[in-house]
Amino acid sequence: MQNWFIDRHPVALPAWLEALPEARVLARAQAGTAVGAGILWFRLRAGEALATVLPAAGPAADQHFIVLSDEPDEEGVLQALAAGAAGCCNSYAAPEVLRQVALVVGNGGLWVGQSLLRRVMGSSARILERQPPAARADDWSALLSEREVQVARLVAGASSNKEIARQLDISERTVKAHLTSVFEKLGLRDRLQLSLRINGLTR
Amino acid sequence: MQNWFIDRHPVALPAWLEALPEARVLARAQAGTAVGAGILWFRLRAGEALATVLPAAGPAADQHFIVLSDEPDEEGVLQALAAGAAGCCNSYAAPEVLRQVALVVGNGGLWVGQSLLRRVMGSSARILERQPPAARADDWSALLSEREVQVARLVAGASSNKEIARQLDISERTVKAHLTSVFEKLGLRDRLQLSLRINGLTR
DNA sequence: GGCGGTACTGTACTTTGGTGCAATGGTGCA
DNA sequence: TGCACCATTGCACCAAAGTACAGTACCGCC
Repeated sequence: MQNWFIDRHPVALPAWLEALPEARVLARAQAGTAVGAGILWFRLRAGEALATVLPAAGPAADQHFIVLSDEPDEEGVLQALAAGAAGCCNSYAAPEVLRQVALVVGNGGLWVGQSLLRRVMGSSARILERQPPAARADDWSALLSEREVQVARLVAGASSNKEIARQLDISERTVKAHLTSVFEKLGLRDRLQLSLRINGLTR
Repeated sequence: MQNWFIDRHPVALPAWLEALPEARVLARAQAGTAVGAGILWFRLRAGEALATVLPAAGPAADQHFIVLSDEPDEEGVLQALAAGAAGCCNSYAAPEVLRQVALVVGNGGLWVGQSLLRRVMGSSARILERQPPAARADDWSALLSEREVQVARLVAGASSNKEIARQLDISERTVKAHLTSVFEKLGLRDRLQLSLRINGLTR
């Protein structure tokens, strides 16, 4: 996994290269064109706005963003994550920490650091409370048996009957039986309608 | 890193053990005493309160918590993280996903899954709404011809090939031809995966 | 003029999805 | 002890989805 450090000038802090010697270092001006797949570490210096250091396009499918903040705070972390970053950590973090961040993010995880986590979650929870209760419309699952719900969920994720049978360790015929029952109970025609219903795209 | 699956009864879903054959499986009653260092996967069944499955004490220094939720939703994820969990993923996730989650969490990261992340962030910050819709939402259509896009959109709405043929006034065979081309261009297997992609539920 | 992409269609075929009928066994309830 | 519901499975069957191979036709481009 290639790492790219992107700062105002193409200069890396010593700890960065100690952590990831193979990384390349770019100036922001080059970042639009010269960067390929991998992990992109954007340094956010004190007082800078996030929008000025992140590219407008957002990450490509084969890229992850990490924000290296000189002054990390909870609001900045939320903004970074909202802008598509997979993590946010201190610019002056130790090399071992940076390596760990790279490992986690490279595998699709999030990294916000332990000390920031509590504060971030605290403010997220507060924001959530002000939002409408989200109306968990789970009336579909209420109509189904436990096993039917399991099968339905797997269908909603685009699994085939054969895959579902293997996952639940039952025969394909039984999967079909459950599905027939699900269709009948919910008044649906096939697995695609079921998927839309479960994923909340139809009433 | 030892993994422990903790459910109402000491029974694991097949995918769990396929992902982590070395894991041990415990009932909740045993979880207080029998669990050592490593990653603790707590299954949260539909309708259960988080507090009933997580131990009151919280994780020890050498432990990480993961919540395996039968019905993952944004509020539950936030609650789980606030309660000390390092991640929250679907109980029915594929083995490869579970392995990745274990890797990330074992290295101190967070895991909430990509689709959940979007929703959580959507609740946490409005910033997201200004950003992605054009970027990611339309990249699938960019790869397709005009006719293929028409067919794909109808498929995403759960129309059958016959219905699509009637709507577009072409033969069912032509619908299939377009779809075969769409699957090939987007690297998808069938119409259900296509529907999820178009409806923005998969990357 | 050839080449590649698109649109369209046919025949034939395999695979997957879904139903009907039948059966076994378990659970919970009146 | 029945009855209803659930989970499971087999066999047979039909329909829908999807693929392989082939063919016609239009368009823009070098």
